[in-house]
Amino acid sequence: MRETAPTTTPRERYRQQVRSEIKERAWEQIATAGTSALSLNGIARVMGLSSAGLYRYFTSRDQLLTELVRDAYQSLVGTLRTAAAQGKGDLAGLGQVLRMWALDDPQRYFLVYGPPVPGYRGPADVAALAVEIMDILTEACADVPDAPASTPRTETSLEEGPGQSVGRAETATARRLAISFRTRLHGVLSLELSGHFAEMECDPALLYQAELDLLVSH
Amino acid sequence: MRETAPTTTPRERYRQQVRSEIKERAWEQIATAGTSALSLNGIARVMGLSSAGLYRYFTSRDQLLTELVRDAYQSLVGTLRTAAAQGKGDLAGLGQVLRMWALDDPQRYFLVYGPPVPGYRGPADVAALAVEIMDILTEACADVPDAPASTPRTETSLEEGPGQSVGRAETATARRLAISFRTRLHGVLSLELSGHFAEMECDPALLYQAELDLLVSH
DNA sequence: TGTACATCAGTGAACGCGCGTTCACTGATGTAC
DNA sequence: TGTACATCAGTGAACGCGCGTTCACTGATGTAC
Repeated sequence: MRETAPTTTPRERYRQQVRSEIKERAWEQIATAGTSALSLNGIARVMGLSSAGLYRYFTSRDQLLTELVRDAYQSLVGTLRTAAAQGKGDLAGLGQVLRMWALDDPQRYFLVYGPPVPGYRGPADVAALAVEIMDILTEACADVPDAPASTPRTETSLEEGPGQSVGRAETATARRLAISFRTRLHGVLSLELSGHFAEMECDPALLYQAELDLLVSH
Repeated sequence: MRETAPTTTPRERYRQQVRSEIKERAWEQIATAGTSALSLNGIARVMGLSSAGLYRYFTSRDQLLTELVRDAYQSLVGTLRTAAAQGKGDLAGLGQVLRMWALDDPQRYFLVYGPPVPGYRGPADVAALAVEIMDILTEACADVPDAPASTPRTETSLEEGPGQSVGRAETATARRLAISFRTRLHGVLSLELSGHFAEMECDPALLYQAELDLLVSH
C-alpha cells in the first residue's frame, strides 16, 4: 500500500548488482573453459565470498545456468533487433551482426547453437526466444527480391492454414531462406570458432562473407 | 631374435582386447553424457575392475581421450575411403556417408568437428588426418563438371607453387568447393545433432539433401 | 527521535561424493635352463 | 619335463582435490511504533 517508495529499494538494487556480478564471473568461467567449468565455488572464491553465500542469489547451479542461457538468447535477440532498428535489418546486415556477436563471446554462441549441455534441459521460454530469432530472420528474408536458385527447395510439410491465405507462400519461401541463412552461416561460424580453419589456407571472414553474399543476392 | 612366434603373443592379444573394451566403455560414456563425462573410475566400475588396474592400459585420462580422438578421425577417414572404393566417391555419395557416420554417433562427430574440449589439445597426427579428410573431399570435388555459380568464390591466398603448375587452378576451385561442402553440410548436421530443428517444421534430412544436391549439380 | 523487532546478507563448518592418480602388494602367466 | 625366475595383470587402500549443497549462526540494515 505504500506509494512514495520506488519499486526498487536500495537493498533490492544492491541485490541485483551482486546477482549481475555473479553472472559476470560465470561468463568469465565459461569463456575460459567452457560450460562444464561453471562452478559456484569458483565464483565465490574469485568474488571473495563464502560459497554458501551465493545461495542467497541463486538456489542452485542449474538455476544460474538457466539464467545464463536465457541471457544469451536475449542478448542475441536484442542485438538483432537493434541492428534492425538501425537500418541494418537486411540479410547482409544481420549476417554481419550475427558474426560479430558470435566472435564477441564464442562460448555464448555455443550455449545457444552448440551441442546441448550434457545433463541439462533448458526451460520453455528459451524455445520462444529461439522462435523469435527465426522470426526476425524470416522477416528479413521476406524483403529479398525473389526466390534465388542457390537456395535449397525443401518440401516442408507446411499445411496451408485457412485463416492466413495472403502471403502464405511468400512466408514459406522466406522461412526456407531463413533456415538456409542460419545453417550455412552456422556452418562457417561454428567451424571458425572451433578453430578448424586454423591449419588451412582459408580466411573464415572471407568465406563467411562469400556465403552471405550468395544468400542475399544471387 | 625369435622368428617362429607371431608378433602378437597371447598376452599381447589379451592386452589389446582389454584396451579395446576400455575404449568401448569410454565411447558409451561419451555418447551418454558428452566428453566431460569421460571417467576412468566410471569405466573401471562398469568393467568390474579396480580403477588402479586401468593404468596398466592407459597412463592417464588424457592419453585415453587422445586415442579416442584419433580413432574418431581414423573412423571417418576409413568410412570415406571405403565409400570411395565402393564407387560412392562422388560428392553426393560422400555427403550421404558423412551424414550416416555422424548420426551413428553424434558425440563422435562433435569430437571431430565440434567445439574444442576445454583443457585439451590434440596431438599433431590428428591434424594430418584432418588434412586427409579434406583431401578426399577435394578429390571428389575435382570431378564436378565446372565451377558452379552457387559456390562462394573466395580469394584464398594460394601462392602458385612453381613445381605443380598443371591443374593448380582446378585444385584451387576444387578446394573451395570442398570447403563449402564441409561448412554447409556441417551447418545442417551440427544443428540437427544438437536438436535445434526439433521445434521447427523442418525435416533436417530433406534440408541436408537439398544442400547436398545444390553443391553437387548446380 | 529513539526503541523493538523483522529482514536478510554473509560466515564457517560440515556432509557426501566422485574424480585422477600413486603405491606397495599378490598371484597368475610366461620364459630360460 | 621340471624347476627358478621374470614379467605383468590386477588389487586395496590411500592421497588430495574440488564439487554442490545444507545448516545453524552472526551482524548489519531496514521497518514500525
